[in-house]
Amino acid sequence: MASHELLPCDGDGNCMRCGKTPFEEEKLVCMTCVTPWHVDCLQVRPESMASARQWKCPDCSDTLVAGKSVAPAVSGAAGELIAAIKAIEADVSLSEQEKAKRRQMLLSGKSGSSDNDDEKHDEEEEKVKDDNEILAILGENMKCSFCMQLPDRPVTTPCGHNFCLKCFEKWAGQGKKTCAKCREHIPAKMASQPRINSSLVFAIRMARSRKITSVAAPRVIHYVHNEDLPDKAFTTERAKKAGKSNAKSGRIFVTIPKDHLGPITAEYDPVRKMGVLVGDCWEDRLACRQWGAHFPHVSGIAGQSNYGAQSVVLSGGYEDDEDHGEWFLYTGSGGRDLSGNKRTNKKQSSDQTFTNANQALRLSCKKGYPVRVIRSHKEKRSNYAPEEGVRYDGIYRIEKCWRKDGQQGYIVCRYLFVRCDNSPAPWTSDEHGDRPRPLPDVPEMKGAKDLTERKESAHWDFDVNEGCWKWKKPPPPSSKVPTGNGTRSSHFRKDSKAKILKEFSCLICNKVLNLPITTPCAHNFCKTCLDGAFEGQKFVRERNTGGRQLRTRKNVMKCPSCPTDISEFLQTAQAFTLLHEEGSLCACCGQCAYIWILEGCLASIQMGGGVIVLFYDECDLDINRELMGAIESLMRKFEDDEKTADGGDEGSSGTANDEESVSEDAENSVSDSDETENKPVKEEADGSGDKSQGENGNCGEDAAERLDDKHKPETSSGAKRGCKRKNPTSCGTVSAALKARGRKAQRATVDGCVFPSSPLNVCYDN
DNA sequence: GGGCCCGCAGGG
DNA sequence: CCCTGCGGGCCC
Repeated sequence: MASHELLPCDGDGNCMRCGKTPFEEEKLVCMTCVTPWHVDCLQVRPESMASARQWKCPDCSDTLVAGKSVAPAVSGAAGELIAAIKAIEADVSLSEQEKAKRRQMLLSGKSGSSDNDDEKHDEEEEKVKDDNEILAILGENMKCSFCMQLPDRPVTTPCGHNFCLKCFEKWAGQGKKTCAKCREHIPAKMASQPRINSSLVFAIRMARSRKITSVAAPRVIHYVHNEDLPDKAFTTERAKKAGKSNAKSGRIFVTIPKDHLGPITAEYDPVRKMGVLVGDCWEDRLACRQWGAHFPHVSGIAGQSNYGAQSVVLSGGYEDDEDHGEWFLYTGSGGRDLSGNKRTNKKQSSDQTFTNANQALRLSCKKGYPVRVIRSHKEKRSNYAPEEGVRYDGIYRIEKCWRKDGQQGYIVCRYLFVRCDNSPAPWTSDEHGDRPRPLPDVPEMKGAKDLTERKESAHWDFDVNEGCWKWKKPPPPSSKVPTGNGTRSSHFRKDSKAKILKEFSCLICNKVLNLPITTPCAHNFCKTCLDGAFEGQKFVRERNTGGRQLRTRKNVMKCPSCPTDISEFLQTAQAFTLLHEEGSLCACCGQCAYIWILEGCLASIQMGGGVIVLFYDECDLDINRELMGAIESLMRKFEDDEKTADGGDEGSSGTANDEESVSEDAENSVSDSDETENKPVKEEADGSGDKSQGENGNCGEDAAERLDDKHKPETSSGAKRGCKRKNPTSCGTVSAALKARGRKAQRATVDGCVFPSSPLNVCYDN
């Protein structure tokens, strides 16, 4: 950790450790690699002018003895390093193991002092041996071109070459803009903000675990896709704008109480039965919220001033933040002007105090509570942030907190977070979790105001006997009810239910919309009601007068709620209301080998006709899926609320009235679904998702995918209309969707993450 | 990419 | 009920 802090000046002459631009006389140039270093930031400074001239930087001073006699092939530090490595390779007096060890020491910046420590020596040797074997497994291209070892915190250039983060930073820090291996140009973004290549981390970790114990399951980074799950964020009636900017969060999948401290273990996860794992990724904050990792949608700190803090998000909201992976400095909230209906504001306008969320963090510091940490792609200055979305990085503890003058001139609260999780961090190729580590040297802590540190022993601490982090003292009792799995954070009350149901009622039958259709004049009807209203009517009127055929005349068909002529709309819609009693052909395009029953099939089954509507999943144009999704969500909410109120009894069957017929049937369908659990996923993984053999496929994730088409411009209605009407036999969306399925199937296999099918995803065999 | 907007969610 | 908030979508 200490070596991590020793950094030279970058290409612009700024010290990479303190960020300042030292004057020339404050710089020291390494005689070996010619890298400038900021004298003030060195741990050991030369004692005389003479020694300053002979000075070697921390990276060159340890083990470069062998390299001195070799002429560097490449200029700069990397050149020197490569030369040094070549020298090691050429040294016939060294065994392969010793060579590997020297190479590693060369780059890791570790001092030779560990040579005295036999145990460490052996460990080191063992690791090098392991790594060499892993390199043999993974191939030579995997290794860092600087240190010739498996990259530590690997970063990958666009040209596909891998380096240790530190090696790369050093190279880029000297203004090098080409790949050290192939001289390909390195984009400025990569040079200034290299990000850890998590796939490579995974590959190395997997190879390691496979090598060390062939049975050990590799740690998998799980990407959690909420579109595969039953409920997601949705736009409320109140919100003017669609999309997630003003959306209501979807269902909470875990059962932790809102103030739950520490990891979310499998017992709280009825959906995946895995809990939230280090490396779990989500598309955005709302999805992250659904898994309980961090509940607040906007706020960066989750916590209560008299209880402690549950979680924080690093997303670049405060420029004082400083991320070193295993530890980071976090800034408190507040001190900003949020007038004018703002939710955030980059400009500080007053001092922060230890109140509210900041006090919650301070309390967690004092007690040694575990804090869940989320990193967001929006944190652009951190090497450890994910490229996209948000990621759960595990448990940290706040070791110290204080206040200091922030970069904007106002006082900010500061927190030193240090990682203490039993799983390895997403950026390290280590297989084991954290061990207690010495606190990093944080210069700003000296002379800081209101310095707070833990006086008592920590609640969350390392158990030496068990070799893991755990609650050494019981966590504080929760004051909240468990979330998820029924109970909701929603403020829905019984009295608002009737109002909401009315909003979603069919203007013909006055019941809750079933397969809702929205007319061009914006009136909502059940599909069946609308069909019924115009049953037997023709779209055109034949006119025959005494043998002479006149031009047919269009029939005017008024909307049941207003005078608008909706005949054209109906004509289009009717083309899609063909019912197939059974079979494997799409009712729309007639030839798609792949057929899934759309969400509405749940409702159509209870329509009682024994008829199932079959549509290729892109062809069900006329159903207002947005509306249907919202209704589904609401219904589930009501059901769950009622279940909770009734003590989990299936009370709705006894109390059902006309208004709730849809929800009741939906619930029945839910229980049906359990029987088909996992079947879709299995089939996909088998590769039976090939269009040639698809019969009435089990749709797995696809129903949810259909619900989500709002966010998928490529499945625009234009494309779907093309499929339906103009060119039904060469349904372009088929191949696209099949491709999508293929991708999904692959992804499901690769990630090894299998979700049980959700109510909406259920498919019924005919 | 920056600024603005604004529903949601949670704390107090 | 009011205040706060390390979002996300959209417009410029």
